[in-house]
Amino acid sequence: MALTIGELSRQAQVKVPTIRYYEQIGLLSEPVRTEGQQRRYGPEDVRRLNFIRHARELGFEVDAIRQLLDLASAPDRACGEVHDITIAHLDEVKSKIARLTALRDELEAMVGCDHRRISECRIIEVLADHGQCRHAEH
Amino acid sequence: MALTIGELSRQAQVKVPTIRYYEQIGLLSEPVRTEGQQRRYGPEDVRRLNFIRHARELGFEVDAIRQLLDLASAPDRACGEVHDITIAHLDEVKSKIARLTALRDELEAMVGCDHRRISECRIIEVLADHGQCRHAEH
DNA sequence: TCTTGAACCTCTAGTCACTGGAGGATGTAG
DNA sequence: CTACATCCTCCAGTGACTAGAGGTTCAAGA
Ligand SMILES: [Zn+2]
Ligand SMILES: [Zn+2]
Ligand SMILES: [Zn+2]
Ligand SMILES: [Zn+2]
Repeated sequence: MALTIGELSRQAQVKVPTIRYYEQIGLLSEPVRTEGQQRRYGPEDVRRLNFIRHARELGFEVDAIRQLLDLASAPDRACGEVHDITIAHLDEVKSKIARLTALRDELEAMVGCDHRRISECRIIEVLADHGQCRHAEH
Repeated sequence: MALTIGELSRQAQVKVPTIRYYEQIGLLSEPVRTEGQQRRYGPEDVRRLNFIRHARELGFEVDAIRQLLDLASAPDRACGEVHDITIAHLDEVKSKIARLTALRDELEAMVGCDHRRISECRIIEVLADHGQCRHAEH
């Protein structure tokens, strides 16, 4: 019933070196080993790694995931802290979107240059002088 | 008239170790030195470093900046390559925005949980099971 | 039982763009 | 001439992996 690291890798869609890395940073606990020191995993490890992978896909940092995993193992507690972590992450995502949107507008204004020589190129001009930017800050 | 690295740092708004790092990776050329091996800079270095800082603020990677600087020093060439680099970067920015927007929607749906115990928390549930996500891919 | 070979092991280093610190030398103002 | 801010080099750390070298283990087929 025990899975090798390769089987765990396929089931949880996480690369083998990444699994070993997660163990090293304490996100996964040390699994049992065969006599020849090979790792063997059980169904609980599959669940935990799936959780980690999904949280990473949703952009949570490893540190936040560590906290979420700790909280998830205390089913009777209130979920306030889980929400705090998620809302903090959501705020981060929102401000990244805001910054990138401003950036996109700036870049779109720049590519409005109508293809002359570099000495007249609007892109080079703007890069050399932030005063020509729409937004005061980036 | 020559500037110390600290004065250059203040004028171009780039930290001292970062200037030395840019020199190390060949983004800035090696400046003249005093007898005691301290760096001294001129106005051209200020302009170049300002260009670099601004391009970094606009999200260009160091490699792209290297190419832009090379191109900027050939004023009579057509600016097509400058546009290619900028448009590639703009496309990157756009797809980052798209990914983050999808992420934001997903997270906002998750925080819709009305604060119960962790065993019933929607956030934990979704993290444990991607099948509960709005979008098939992240 | 033996052999093959895929998959496993550890350890190290590389990615990107910096940032910080230790420990010592230099330059300038009073 | 002395104080001391600033400079120098070198090394290590950040986040989250990823890749490679060089060697070992395991399971299946002959
Ligand atoms: Zn142009
Ligand atoms: Zn600008
Ligand atoms: Zn909840
Ligand atoms: Zn999902």
